[in-house]
Amino acid sequence: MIKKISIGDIATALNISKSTISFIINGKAKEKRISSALTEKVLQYVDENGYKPSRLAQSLSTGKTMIIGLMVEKISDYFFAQMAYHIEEIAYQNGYKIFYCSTDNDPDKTRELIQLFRDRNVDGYIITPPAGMEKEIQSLIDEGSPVVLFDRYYPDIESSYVILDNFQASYNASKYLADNAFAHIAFITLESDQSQMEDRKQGYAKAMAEHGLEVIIEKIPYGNDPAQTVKQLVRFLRQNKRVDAVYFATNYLAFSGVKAINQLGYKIPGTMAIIAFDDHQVFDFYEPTITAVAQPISELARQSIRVLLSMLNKPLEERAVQKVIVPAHFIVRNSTVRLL
Amino acid sequence: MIKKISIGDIATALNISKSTISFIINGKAKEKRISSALTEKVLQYVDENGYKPSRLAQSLSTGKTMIIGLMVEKISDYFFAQMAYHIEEIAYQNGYKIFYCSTDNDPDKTRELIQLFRDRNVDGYIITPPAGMEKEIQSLIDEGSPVVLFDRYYPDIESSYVILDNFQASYNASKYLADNAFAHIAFITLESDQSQMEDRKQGYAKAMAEHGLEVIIEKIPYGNDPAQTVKQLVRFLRQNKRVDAVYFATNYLAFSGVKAINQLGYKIPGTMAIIAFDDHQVFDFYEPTITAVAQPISELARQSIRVLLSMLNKPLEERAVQKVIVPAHFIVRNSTVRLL
DNA sequence: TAATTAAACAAAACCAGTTTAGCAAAATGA
DNA sequence: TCATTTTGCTAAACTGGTTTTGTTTAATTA
Repeated sequence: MIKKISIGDIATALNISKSTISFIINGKAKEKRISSALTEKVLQYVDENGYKPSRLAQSLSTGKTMIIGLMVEKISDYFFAQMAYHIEEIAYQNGYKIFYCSTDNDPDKTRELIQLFRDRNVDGYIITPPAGMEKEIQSLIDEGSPVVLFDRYYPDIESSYVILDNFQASYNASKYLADNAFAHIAFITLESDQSQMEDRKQGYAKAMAEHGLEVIIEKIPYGNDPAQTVKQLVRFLRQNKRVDAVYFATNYLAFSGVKAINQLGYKIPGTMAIIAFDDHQVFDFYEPTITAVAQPISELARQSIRVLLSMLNKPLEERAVQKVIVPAHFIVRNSTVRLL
Repeated sequence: MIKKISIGDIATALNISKSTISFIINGKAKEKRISSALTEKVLQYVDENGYKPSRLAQSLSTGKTMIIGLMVEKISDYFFAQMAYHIEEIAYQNGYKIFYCSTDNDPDKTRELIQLFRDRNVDGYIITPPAGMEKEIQSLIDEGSPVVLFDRYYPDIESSYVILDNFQASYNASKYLADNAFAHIAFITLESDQSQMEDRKQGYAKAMAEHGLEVIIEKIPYGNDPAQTVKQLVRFLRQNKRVDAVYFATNYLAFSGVKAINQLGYKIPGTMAIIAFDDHQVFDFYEPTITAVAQPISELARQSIRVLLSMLNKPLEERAVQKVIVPAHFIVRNSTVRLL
């Protein structure tokens, strides 16, 4: 059980003051006119004894923890996990550590987590906010904490955010189906009032309107058990026999959808074309491969952390609200092939 | 920008000493003989002004951060993400926060991360260790830090750990294939000297030996690109035409394997039976559904955090090394059906 | 009634740093 | 040669808590 050595220990050992050591360690030796002889001596001692300043004490006195709080919807979700992964990497390069956690889209849990981050004195926040957190987010901003919303945003709050161009991406995907002569295109989405889900719906609706096609929307309760979802979709497809293409608003809805379609004995492609919003590894190896709207994850991550870092590096007054909208990729695979 | 109120501010406001306030807040009012009148007054003030002690200051003076460092191989991996999720939940219930990160199985990165956790003064560690970290882990233990290894362990180190019974689970899966009259059972694994991979190989080998079957092992380089893996497996299966069952040592190897098998035009089941070690959501919805060895994730998580908490709650001398081995579940699905 | 004990709180040390203000000695300038 | 500036460093205050030790007053006890 080796006790860690403190700045005070060094001061005693070398018979100099703590402040001198602090200056030297923080590279302010010249600025503070410490002789190079003493500077050398201290640095050597530090090196030999493996001294590392206590981050706790540093944080307490500087008020900075060099920690960024990252709140995603669900860290076990591929999309969010990848986001976290990329954000973390860039954060590290800038000396920041990431504290991350899942909101599960639960307002109460989110409130607790925000409080927790606040308690832990994180320097900044990147948040995928559940619906209805406007007040909490606003109060974070009011406190002077740098906040970047991500994946979704609140139209009524003047905050920085980084989101996908959900509307355009969804419009493109829907239009693709319509252009390929699918005539009854259903949109399967969640019962959710999150901004990104609303945008996806609007994109779909616009494409349908432009092509004079019927709007067919089925909503799945949020947080539904996959088996339940399959049942609901089987029922839906039975009652809507004319549907020849299904566009799913999330990738896991597509998973359940594929299962439902298989259960009904429909063929993809052939009887039914499908598109999923938000690409997934599996879409590329499943038979048939599944056409998807892909979110450029690393780009979204890069933008999010870039915006946050730019806020962290500026004093409160100079911080500008930054709103970033990133375009999606549309990946055409076999599930939307028109069989003649 | 509301400035946070400190214990000193309260002391000044109520004209009493900091220590009195500290005692009251920490529920030691009676023990420290603070009058109930004053106790009331302080608690009310605290409540009205929303005072929360600074965790930083608390940590600095108590030496405890109430943070657990959780290092997994890859947080975007379903298995680890779920583990993290469950561990986090129980940790929270016990007042602990989780700091988590991915090692990517990279020894250098892991070293850095351990250093980082150390710097951040985490109270305890749950680690999925890459091969060759014995020295670092040992030095953590020597420092008196509670450490629980998880998913794999070092035979040469006296540390607590929680692992799956890889040997038995792998033996059972292999035996299942042999019992069902598959005659040429290949084992696809990673070039890795991690304990869990070795155990899986041994389990397979034992079952083959007992049934007098040939041991056919193909090793994929660790961290291989999926496309590369598919190529290698196609080559392997071409050269081993008699193989009628493939047992994959990880779920992502199975993904590539399925793709390779499809490319060769083999049918699952029929031409080829497959089993994957480590279940995956997709195995249940893929056609055919895929037989798998399932790790009881929540049980593994529960055990890991339980062991760590029991160490955290005991003084150094009373801490016992705990070694937990959890049995796996074998989930039979369609990929191992014998077609007559 | 004096000595002892208990009650109720305060003071101060401590955790491990950062930062501001300041001081003595040496160097420079008039 | 004396005032001024520069050099090189230190002391002390501060961050916001916890914990040990001290002190005063009131209540018991002998």
